[in-house]
Amino acid sequence: MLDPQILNKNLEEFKENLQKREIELDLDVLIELDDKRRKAKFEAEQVRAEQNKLSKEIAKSDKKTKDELLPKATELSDKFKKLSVIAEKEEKLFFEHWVKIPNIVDVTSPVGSSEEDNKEIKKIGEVKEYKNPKNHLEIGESLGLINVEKASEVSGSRFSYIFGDLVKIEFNLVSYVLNKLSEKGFTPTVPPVLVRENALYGTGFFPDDAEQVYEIPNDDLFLVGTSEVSLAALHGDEILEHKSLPLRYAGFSTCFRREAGTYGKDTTGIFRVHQFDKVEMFSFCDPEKSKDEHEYLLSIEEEILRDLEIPYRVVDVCSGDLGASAAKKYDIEAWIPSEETYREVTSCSNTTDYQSRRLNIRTKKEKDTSLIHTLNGTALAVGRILIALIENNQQEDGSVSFSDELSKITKVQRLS
RNA sequence: GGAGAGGUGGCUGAGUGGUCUAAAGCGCUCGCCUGCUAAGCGAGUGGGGGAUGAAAAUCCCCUCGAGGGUUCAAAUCCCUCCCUCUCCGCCA
Repeated sequence: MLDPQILNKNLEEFKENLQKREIELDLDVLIELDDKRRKAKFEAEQVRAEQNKLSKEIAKSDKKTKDELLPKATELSDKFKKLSVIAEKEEKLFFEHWVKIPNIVDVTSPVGSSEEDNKEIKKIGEVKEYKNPKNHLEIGESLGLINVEKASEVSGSRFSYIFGDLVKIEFNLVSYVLNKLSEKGFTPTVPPVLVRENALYGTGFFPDDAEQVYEIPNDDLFLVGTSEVSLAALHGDEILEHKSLPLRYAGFSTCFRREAGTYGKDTTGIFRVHQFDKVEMFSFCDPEKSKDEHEYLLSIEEEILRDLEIPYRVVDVCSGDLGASAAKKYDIEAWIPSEETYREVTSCSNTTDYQSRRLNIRTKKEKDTSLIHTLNGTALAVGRILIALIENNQQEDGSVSFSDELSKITKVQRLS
C-alpha cells in the first residue's frame, strides 16, 4: 500500500506512476474520497475532544452539578457515535480503493505495457547445440523419474510424481543453496505454508491475486504460493533495530498456486504445476540501501545458476509487467533447449515500503521511525531448475550426464 | 477434542468504573559527581493518525491482545474472536 499522503504532497509523482502502469482511474473521485474521509474523521475527533473534557469535569463535580452536566454529556456522546460511524464508513470506502493502487515504479525500471517490453540486461553461458532435443518430460518419463499421468488421476492436472535420483538431486540442490545462503548471512527457515488472510493482504497478494491462492475455508487459512508471504509476515508489527538490518532469510517451502487463467499454457511436464518446492531469499532492509540489496540478491541468483552451469539471461521487468507490490523486478530466464528459448526460473523484487506499510514493519534510526524496505528473490525454484538441468545436460542416447563440477552439487553424475 | 489459568509500555509488574495524563522496578539516553565499563544523584524515555503552518512548532484524537457492547466516562463490567501457559486425551 502507498502512503495516502502522496495525494496531498506529491500528486504529480502519483499521476506519473499511473501512466507508467497504464492504469486508468478517476483521480478526482479518489482525491474526493480522501478529503471526505479526513474531514469526517476530524469532525468526529472534535466532538470527542469536547466530550472528553466534559467527562473530566463530571468526574470532579459534586452530585448536583453532575446532574446538570449529564444531559449535555449524553448529547455529545450520541453525536460522537453518529459521526464516528460516518467517519468509519468514509475510511473504509477510501481504503477499499487505495489498497488496489500498485507501488510506485522505480525510475530505472523500463516503461512498457507487457512482457514484450522487458529489457534484456545480459546473457550468460554458452547454449549448446542439440540434434533432436527432447523435453524434460520425455526424458523424465523414459527414465522413470517423472510421472504426470498418474498424478493427474490422483490429484488432477498440473501435479506430478518425482522419483528416484531426481528426488536425490532436489534435496542436494536445496542443501547446496541453503549452505551457500547461510554462509552469506541468510537464516535458513522453514516457514508455515498455511497462513491467515492478513499475511496475504500484507504482502500484496490480496486483494489483487486472490484467485491464485488456495483456500481452506473450514479453518480460514490459505496455502501460500511462495514463502515470501510467511517470511514477510515474520516481523509484522515490529520495530527492528537499525543495526540489525538487513535481516536476511532463506525460506524453504512447498508452494501452492491455482494457476487460474493459464489453461492451455505450459501444459507439458512440471514447468507450471500447482505444487512445487522453492528456496526463497527475503530481506528486511534499510530503506536507503534497498537498491544495493536488490542488486545483491540478483547477484546471488546468478551465482547459483552459474554454479549449476545453466545458460541464462537477466531481464529488467517493465512497468506494465510488474506485480502490484514491486517497484523494480529482475527475472532470470534459463535456456530451455526443447523450446529453444529462455524461460523464467527466478524473480527478484524490490517492494520498497509497499509491504512494510501494510505489515507495519519499521526501524528506528536516531529519533525517527521509518518503514523498512522488503525484498524477495528466488534462490532455487526446484521444479524449473530440474527442467533446466535435465534438458541442458541431455545426451543423444536419452540419458542425462552432468559435468564433474556439477555432480559435486547434484551428487548424481548420470541419469539413465 | 476436554478442563483450567492468563494476555498491561523495550522487559518485569501494580492497577476491579472518574487527576490512569498507567505506579514501581529494570533497561536505555543525557547531565552531574567520582581519577578510571562500578555505585550514587538528577532529568528524559512507546507507537499511529489528524488540524493549523512555508517550516519550526502548537493543539487534538486513537492505542493496556483484536473487534464489538454497556456508560456522560472502561485497562477495569459484558459478548465474540485470537494468542500463550498448565493438566488430560489423541498424534507424525
